[in-house]
Amino acid sequence: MSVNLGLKKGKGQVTALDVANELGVSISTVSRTFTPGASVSPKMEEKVLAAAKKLGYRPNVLARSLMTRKTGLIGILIKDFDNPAYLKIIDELTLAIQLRGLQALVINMAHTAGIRESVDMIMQYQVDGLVETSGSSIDPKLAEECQRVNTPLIQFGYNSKKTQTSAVCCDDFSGGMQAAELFYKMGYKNLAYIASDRSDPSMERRDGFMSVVDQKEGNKHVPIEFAGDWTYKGGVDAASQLLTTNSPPDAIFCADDIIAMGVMDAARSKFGLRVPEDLGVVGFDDIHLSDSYAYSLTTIQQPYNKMIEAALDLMNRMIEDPSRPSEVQLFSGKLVIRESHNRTRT
Amino acid sequence: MSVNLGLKKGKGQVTALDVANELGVSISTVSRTFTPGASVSPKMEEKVLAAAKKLGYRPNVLARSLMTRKTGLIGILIKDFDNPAYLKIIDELTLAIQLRGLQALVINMAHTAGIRESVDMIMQYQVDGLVETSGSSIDPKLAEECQRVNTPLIQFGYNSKKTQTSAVCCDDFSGGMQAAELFYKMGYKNLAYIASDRSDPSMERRDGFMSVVDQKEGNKHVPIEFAGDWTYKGGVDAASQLLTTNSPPDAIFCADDIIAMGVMDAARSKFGLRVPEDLGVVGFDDIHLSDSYAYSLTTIQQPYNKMIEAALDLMNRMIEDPSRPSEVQLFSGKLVIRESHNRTRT
DNA sequence: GCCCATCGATGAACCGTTTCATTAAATGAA
DNA sequence: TTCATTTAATGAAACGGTTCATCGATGGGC
Repeated sequence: MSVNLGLKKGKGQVTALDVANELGVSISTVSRTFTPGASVSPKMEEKVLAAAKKLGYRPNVLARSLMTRKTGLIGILIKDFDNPAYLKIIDELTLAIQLRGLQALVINMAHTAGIRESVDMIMQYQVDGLVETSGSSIDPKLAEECQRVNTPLIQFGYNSKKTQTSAVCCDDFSGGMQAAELFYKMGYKNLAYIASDRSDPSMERRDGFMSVVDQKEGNKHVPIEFAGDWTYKGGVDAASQLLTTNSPPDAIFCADDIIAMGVMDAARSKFGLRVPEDLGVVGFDDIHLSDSYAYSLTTIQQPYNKMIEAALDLMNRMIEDPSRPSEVQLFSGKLVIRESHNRTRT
Repeated sequence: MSVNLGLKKGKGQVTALDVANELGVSISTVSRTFTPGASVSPKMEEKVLAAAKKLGYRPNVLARSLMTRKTGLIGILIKDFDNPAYLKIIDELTLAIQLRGLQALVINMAHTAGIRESVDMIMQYQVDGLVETSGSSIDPKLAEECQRVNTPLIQFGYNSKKTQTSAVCCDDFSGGMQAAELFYKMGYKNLAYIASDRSDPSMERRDGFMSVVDQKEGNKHVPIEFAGDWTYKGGVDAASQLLTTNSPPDAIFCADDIIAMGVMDAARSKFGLRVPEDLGVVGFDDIHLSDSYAYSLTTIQQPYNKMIEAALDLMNRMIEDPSRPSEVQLFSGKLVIRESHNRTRT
């Protein structure tokens, strides 16, 4: 009676063959209609499109990938879901990937099972490329495997000098410099730094910060404390250490915003200090709530949109030419002025 | 000279044929070795595994999916990346998916292009199932399409009474009740609610809240304000409204934590109120920073781990039996006691 | 020594596409 | 009209697997 409108035949789905039969043409003709730049007459194209729509046909990307050797899948590796900074990254990254007609396979590296299994899983899905955002150093096994099977790998927001992998990241050094310069400009005298761990971004930010201190005050001692990780609690603990010494700092630059929030809260709640009057604080990343009344945190914002575009452009080039040498791109962060740095606010 | 250790042949990769040739057996034998439950002798299995390892062979999941009609891909739809609550959901959801041997395709629905294109894209990747976490009502086009192509669709954390789709979510009504009961217990007198929008969870939380108020005080008027969305700023604005009326509330239940934070900050910064002494606040979700010194927010925590397991179990059953009727599962939230509700703290 | 049952490996068909060498048709020029 | 040339559609062979009917070998029971 009525046409079988897209109902699955058997367990299957509507296939190019169904469309071809509907019109009495060959499968190839249908295929070419959905292949940009292939040779097909306008009227035929129209007919195929109409039939496809009528039957509810959609090309099977996975079957296509067998021939084209492109899946359109980009793997995103994330380890540290604790840090709110990653929400923005995932958001913008997935969106940018989709706008390029690709899809994001998000891989949670917190997986307690070994890295080996994770790598296997990822590779089985034939991703066209991998973006590592974990914030920690790339696993050598993974890098090696990518090399072996010719899968582009880009490190996002983190440039390890130890590995050869391509990277797109924020200029941590200059970020650190900006923080120190701002503190001096606002009249703070005793600067300190709270690192997260010994990871490259954390150390790079310190180095930039120190370079300005050295330039202004020779090699004055600057206390450095380690939060241990990129967490609020780490910030609370590190600040507690720093503020109980006999010459506590009056300005603290933090490896990132979430640590900075811990620092501010510790200073206020445990030491009765006012921010920014008694203690200046500058963070890094500009996460959610950095602009809240509670924190109003002056911070260094990473230009994620630019970085993501650059990363995907680079990824494209690497996919086209797998033998391309690795490459590192740096983007400078933007100082976002709020109140936590401003002891002279009116 | 040396064995071709996993180097790609041509542009290709190591394939089952390579392994078969290496051992002089058939492709089927290799295939069966990687198919759990297939009939293969122990010595042969060992030999194949060894050869596979030596050559660096990994089955191509995508090619496999052509025959098995299972891709192992679970699509996760997210619209509202602004809300930090989603970080936890993505984290636990992707992890749980991986632990079941599947992979998560994250689809950002903020895509400005129409829903039509998004649906097309998703379906082209032949996902085994879809989890919608967007927090807003499911698009009818999507639901319809899932129905048509027999793809299980589960709504996570949101139960719309308007659609037929399966859902796994928090018992919003009882959550609202818990908040009201707590306020009464702590001696607050003038309760209010700040909704986000008119979405089901927001309204359901209100209804639960009101049911307790009605029970305790007959039909006393309870002011309700709308934040407009699930944001900090929405909370600030709504609280500002609520607190400038001539009989301002002394306790506010908020549709979620991020709104609650806006409320607390507005109360403190713009009205000079102390929380919890002058104003009690209870939120919903238990996001990052809810346990910070700055907020110490009493809130209702959704049992995400249980909910996620339930959702994936349900998904499994739906995949096995696509004709299964839709189903809704409710999990009650857990009150997390901190300080924002406690005017009598010592 | 013979027959039957069992188990493991094989070969071919198939999954839904693309690609490319052919073929067929249409166009244009002479 | 004829022939050369362009254009469009076709058919078959991939792509990397799974599945299943079939076949051969092995071993046990008598």
